[in-house]
Amino acid sequence: MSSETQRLVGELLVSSAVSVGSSSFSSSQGDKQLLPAGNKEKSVSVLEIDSAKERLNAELKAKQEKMKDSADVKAMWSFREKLPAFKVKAEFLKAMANNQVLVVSGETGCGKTTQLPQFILEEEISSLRGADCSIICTQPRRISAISVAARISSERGEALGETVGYQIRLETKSSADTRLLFCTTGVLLRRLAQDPKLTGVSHLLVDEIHERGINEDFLLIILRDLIPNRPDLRIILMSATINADLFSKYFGNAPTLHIPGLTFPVAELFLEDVLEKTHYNIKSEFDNFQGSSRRRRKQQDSKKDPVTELFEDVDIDSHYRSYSRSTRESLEAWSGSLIDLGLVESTLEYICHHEGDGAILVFLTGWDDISKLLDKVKVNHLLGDQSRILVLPLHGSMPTVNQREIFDRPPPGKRKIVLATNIAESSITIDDVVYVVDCGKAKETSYDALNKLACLLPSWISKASARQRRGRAGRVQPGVCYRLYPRIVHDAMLQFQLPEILRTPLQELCLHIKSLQLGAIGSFLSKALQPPDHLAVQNAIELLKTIGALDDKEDLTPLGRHLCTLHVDPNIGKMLLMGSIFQCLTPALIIAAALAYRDPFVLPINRKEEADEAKRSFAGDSCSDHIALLKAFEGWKEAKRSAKERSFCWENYLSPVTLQMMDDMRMQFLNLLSDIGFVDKSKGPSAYNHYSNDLEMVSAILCAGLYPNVVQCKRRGKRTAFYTKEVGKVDIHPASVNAGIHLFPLPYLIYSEKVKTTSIFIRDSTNISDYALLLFGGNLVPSKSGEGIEMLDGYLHFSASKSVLELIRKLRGELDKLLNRKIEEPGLDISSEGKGVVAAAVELLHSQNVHY
DNA sequence: TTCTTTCTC
Repeated sequence: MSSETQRLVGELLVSSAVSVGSSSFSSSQGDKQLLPAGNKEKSVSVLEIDSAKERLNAELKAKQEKMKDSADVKAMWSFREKLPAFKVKAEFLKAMANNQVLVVSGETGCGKTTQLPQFILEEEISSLRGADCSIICTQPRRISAISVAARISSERGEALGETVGYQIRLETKSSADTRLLFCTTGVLLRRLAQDPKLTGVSHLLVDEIHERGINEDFLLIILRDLIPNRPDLRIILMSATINADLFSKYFGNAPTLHIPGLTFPVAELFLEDVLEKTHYNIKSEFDNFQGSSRRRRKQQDSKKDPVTELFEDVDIDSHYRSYSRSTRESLEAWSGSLIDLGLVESTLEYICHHEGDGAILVFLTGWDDISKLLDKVKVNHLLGDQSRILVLPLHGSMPTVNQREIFDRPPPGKRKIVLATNIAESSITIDDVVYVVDCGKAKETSYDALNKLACLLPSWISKASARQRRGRAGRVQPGVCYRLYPRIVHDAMLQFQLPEILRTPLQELCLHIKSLQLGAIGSFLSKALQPPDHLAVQNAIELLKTIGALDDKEDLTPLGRHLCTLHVDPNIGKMLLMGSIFQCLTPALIIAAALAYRDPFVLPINRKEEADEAKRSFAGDSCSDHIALLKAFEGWKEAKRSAKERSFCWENYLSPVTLQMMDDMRMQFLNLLSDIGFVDKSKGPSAYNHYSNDLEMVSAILCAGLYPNVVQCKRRGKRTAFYTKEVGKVDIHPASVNAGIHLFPLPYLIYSEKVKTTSIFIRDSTNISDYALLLFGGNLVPSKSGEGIEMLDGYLHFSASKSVLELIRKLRGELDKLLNRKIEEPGLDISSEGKGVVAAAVELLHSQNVHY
């Protein structure tokens, strides 16, 4: 750090330290939030406010002092005192008083999340600043916001929602008394739209920033720009130790405070050690080389990763000289490209027979590994008496994900073995784990900006993740971590995972930047910790232009402004608007909720076919995953009315938790549409659902929302092949109701998600006609080659007689005119003037098409 | 022939 910077930072911090705590300097806006708005007008009332505030300050302090004497709080206190965070309390408060930005690093178990916000709260209240104190602490996940708030409330001997509360989407527990609020980062980002300067907030803590989630990275850019305008705001960034420096540098070398961790030691074994213990014999993937003394054959795969490649160059015999011959042979045969489930099983067998009691947590990559290992364990009986083990799968989409069994301690003499994805890395914590088996890989999204393609491929985890996985074994007693990859491979792993902002499509983020008026998208994003690729940003901007949210100058259009208030993916937002305008409101709300949240269909391990069949039966002959979602939801609502919710979900492989969230989100969307004038709730649902049972019209609304995600279905004899503009040939995902359909009644599919895994898959789709595209898709462009109409930069071509084309163009023109008027002036009632045009469109949609 | 994980006034 240059001394000049240091001096400037120091000056900034000193000057800002003055304003905190001195009530005459605290912003008048801060008072607004805590006192009735009427009080601020007259100058006389300033005195009243001051005295009222003084009373409140004293009251809060008295209450806090009183609570400290209660037996419960005292018991909590003795626990709190033992946390490492407690030892740095004075140092922390001092650093915070002297610096506007502070980075706190600490390992799991140090108590930073529960103690630091609490220290601030206690300090502010006991210094008679409780009235003006408003602390916000962001969490990346909903569950942690709730559980941390609950924990602190009980440490203070209060009910949740009094001084300490939380706010997550559609769920708030707070009151006028709340001085410390835990919220998800997403909630804070939305709040910034109303309140760009975080008025009235005295302290902001941003937790888990080392995870490098897109929301946290986004928030950090905003905060760095906000600091000069809010000198009285204190910002505390909380990170794991491993990359705290990065954040300190980003904030002009902000001081860093380190808190040591408090977890039990976890011994670490790498593949070479595991092989010595288990004597497992790794067989080469290339059978013809088995037993041969020849050097391992290098993988032919062009996509081989640098980590695996590195190990191929290691001279096994010399590097592992001290290891047994069988271990060296196994290492010789080892290839990092596939997970060896035999090795996993053998490791589990070793733990069961040679290690003490305690649950085992196995990190695998996904559904397939988990399912196969589960089968293997059941068939092979290597782990001893089946009655003495309890093997549980843990995957975000498996129906077991919410089962208590995973958290409960098993009965004595029974060993719990959890086979998990990286959901168990930070989202789900199983306390009694003593042994971790780490395969070293995880499925990870990446974004291929050249092909505008999201990818989901297994790859080596980072050292940071490896450390996090290991830590899962040391929560209740010392543990052991079995790494199923060599130490050399571990040493070659990346320090951290690539930040999410570099791995995801950016349209939602770009819209959010425009919505918060943070300047030009490109220049704003260039200020990020790690700015995303220019092409990725351009793709997002292009998409926003294509759907009509941004104009040529990258300014928000009227449509774009509406999409900002809906805070969903812009395509889904457009679906909502179109559904409300074209009388398909209820289906649009439900389908949008499912797409914005998650698929309510679960993925059971043993009843996959039954689950697929249930989904197919909801779809009927619609050729639409979206209709299946809609019907499943409607069925659930119906079952709920007759109190048969549980059996309905069970029989149809649906997640009640997800359906409930969809129901809540549906209501939120309705309220937002009402806020921006697209729906008048007093008119009742029937005023917006005239075409809700019309499959063609609902499909057309899906098309309007999901465009330009179009697939062309091309007949190839008795089968159909599928193509998209960006990547050419694609496949229908096998879980889609459209998988296995050889001939579709209509020539196009519209989809919301395209992902490259083992192939490029369309995950969800709806079969639509060319009329749907012509009336509700992209702009119509006359073909250069004379007759016909083009769309998607000429990728789609529509031909028909001149008179038909003219009719379509005219109708489309009328529809667009209607739509634009409505979007410019949402309160406008277009039902009578639009009746004729819409009826004509519906008629055309019903006539199907003749060209396919 | 397949299903990492988060999140929104």
